[in-house]
Amino acid sequence: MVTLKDIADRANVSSATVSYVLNNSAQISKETREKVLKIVEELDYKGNKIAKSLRTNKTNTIGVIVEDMTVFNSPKIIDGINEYVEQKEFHIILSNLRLNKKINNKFKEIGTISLEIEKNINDLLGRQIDGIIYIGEHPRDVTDIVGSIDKPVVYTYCYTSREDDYKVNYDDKEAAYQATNYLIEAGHEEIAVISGLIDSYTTHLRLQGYQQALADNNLVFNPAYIKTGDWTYETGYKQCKELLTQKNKPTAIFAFNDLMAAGVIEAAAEMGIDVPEEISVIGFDNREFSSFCKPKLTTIALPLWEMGIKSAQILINIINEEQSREEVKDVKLECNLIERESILKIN
Amino acid sequence: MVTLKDIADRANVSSATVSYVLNNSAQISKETREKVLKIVEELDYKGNKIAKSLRTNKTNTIGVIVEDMTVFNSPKIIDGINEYVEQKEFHIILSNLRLNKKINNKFKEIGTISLEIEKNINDLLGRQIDGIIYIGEHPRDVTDIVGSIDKPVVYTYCYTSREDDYKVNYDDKEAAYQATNYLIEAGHEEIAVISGLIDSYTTHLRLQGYQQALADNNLVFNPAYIKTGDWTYETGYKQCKELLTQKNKPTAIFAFNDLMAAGVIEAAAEMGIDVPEEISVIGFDNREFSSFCKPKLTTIALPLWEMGIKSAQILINIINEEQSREEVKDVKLECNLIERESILKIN
DNA sequence: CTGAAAGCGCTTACAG
DNA sequence: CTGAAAGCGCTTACAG
Repeated sequence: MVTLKDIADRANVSSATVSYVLNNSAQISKETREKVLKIVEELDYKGNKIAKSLRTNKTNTIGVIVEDMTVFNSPKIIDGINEYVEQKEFHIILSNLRLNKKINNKFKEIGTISLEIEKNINDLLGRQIDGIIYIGEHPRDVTDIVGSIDKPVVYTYCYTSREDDYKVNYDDKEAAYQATNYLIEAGHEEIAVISGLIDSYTTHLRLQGYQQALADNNLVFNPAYIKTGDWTYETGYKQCKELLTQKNKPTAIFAFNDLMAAGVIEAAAEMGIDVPEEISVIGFDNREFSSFCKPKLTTIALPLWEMGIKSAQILINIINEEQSREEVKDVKLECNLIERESILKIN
Repeated sequence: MVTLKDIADRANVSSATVSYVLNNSAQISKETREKVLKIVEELDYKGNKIAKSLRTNKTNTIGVIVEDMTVFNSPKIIDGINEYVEQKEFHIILSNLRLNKKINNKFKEIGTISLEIEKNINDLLGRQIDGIIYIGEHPRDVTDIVGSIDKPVVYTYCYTSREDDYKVNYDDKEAAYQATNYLIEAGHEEIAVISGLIDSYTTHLRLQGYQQALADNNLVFNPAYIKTGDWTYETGYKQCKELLTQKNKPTAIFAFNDLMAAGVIEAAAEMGIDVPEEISVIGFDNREFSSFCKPKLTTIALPLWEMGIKSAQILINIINEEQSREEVKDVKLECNLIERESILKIN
């Protein structure tokens, strides 16, 4: 391995000088500069970031903790982080908690692996990362999962109850408003909802958006149209059957995720009810499969990639102490409605 | 930040001693050991891996270069890598080339970004990673993309022409054999293929598997049943229409990926031809959407996660110079046929 | 414009 | 069983 000293010896200068030219950190005569650079080239000097980090106490590396890599949102968020981080010459150390395999959505059991998580974070800290981005598996409260550490952390696709924490998410309420409003504009007035789990913050926010849209359009809120799902295909299927057999049938169903929307489509098909001719459906998430449903599902796309970008931007700003240090600690990015084939325009 | 020296001072021992107890690298009296450990605990000492790495010339970190994070195969492979690496106390630095965005599958243009890739690898090397896993975007030749470096690298989901390189992939020929054979056992004799691009190695291998299965079952190979696709939904759709309008209609179609299989299903539906009653179809990849197709697509699942595990295992064995150093340099893992609803058993 | 020297936080032969 | 000391490859005040 070729070192600074090797370059210095060959160039008959001190290693300080070599360091200066490599970092542009002092006035160096054009002559020596060129001599040094030439030898750097010749010897294919790559430098040792480890040594540099030890000295400067900065690694230009951030830790990315992802609750589960195999969940649909994770890759796109990470891709966004990568994009931003690369242009800032940062690297990421990826730590994948694999919660799905370990506790399979039983978040009450998260205690059982909290030691593992703590070890994980300590490992990262031991590697002297400059900061952390924590990517949740779904938008839930992760307060205290990362203990209090002396490095900046930004949370994305999840939230904490500490106001001081940086969080970047999408705007759930606004998105649900948008979805509902789209249905209304298409002429629907009997709009049912198959929500997520009732104790979920997401469900709560989306219900708010839904009701707000109804209110803003002078439509009455009918509790009989609200069915509770648990985010799975099966509850979408089941609740759709309920909805389509009750006396006041809705003309449209807003399923709070694509999985449940797929269940809705299946249930309708089985009942011989045509989507979208007889019942319209809109999903949420814009999962890949949504465009393979039959009919192709109209849905809400999440700004995953943008969340990655934004998280990285905030974190690196803090690390580099740039003046544009983000003031808003709770960023909410906008979702996008993707028009496909599952909604009938009746006006 | 609390250092070794801090511990040493508090415990009235040398930092050597602290290091010895922390690493179990010398005989230390039970007494001092316990004293040291207690103070480590008290001060919540985390250690500095950077300093350790500089000294030991080993980072316990591998670089994972992924051609594109957002491609379906990547997350699962990475998840597998994580799984293995974690238990060996290694970390990964993730480098995402984002080829999709940069050259959008025009691999002939890879030259335009080869400098970027080189910079990427040099960055990784500068960070003193102990080895590299290179994850291709699809199984293609990546010889010379990573230049010759003095760290071990294992290639997965891609291959090189150097015999000496470590590669781990799935067994394409065997998988195609399995798919074809499954169709034959279901009673099909007129089995068409919609292949991938004809200059692809993958296509080549799968065609071999297909022909082998035919031969082993004394079925004649009919070139009229071989249609060339380009891996997209559109060619699946188009070639299916061809196949179902030509005079000798097949009873089954083997599409070389799920995307094309989805196109097949769509084309058949449009022509009023029932899947699987009138035409059976099998895909390849087991993409998430394949179970949302109508009918649910029978397909071949790739051992992605296992490829990640295996790659990590080989690499770390090399790094740790374990005696079980992998002898086979070209690992091929088995695929799995996933039975769903798109194939009719006619016997 | 350039160099000598200290030091970042560890590990490890060596000596006792 | 334990410590003094060197050294990993850099950067950076300081001096000249």
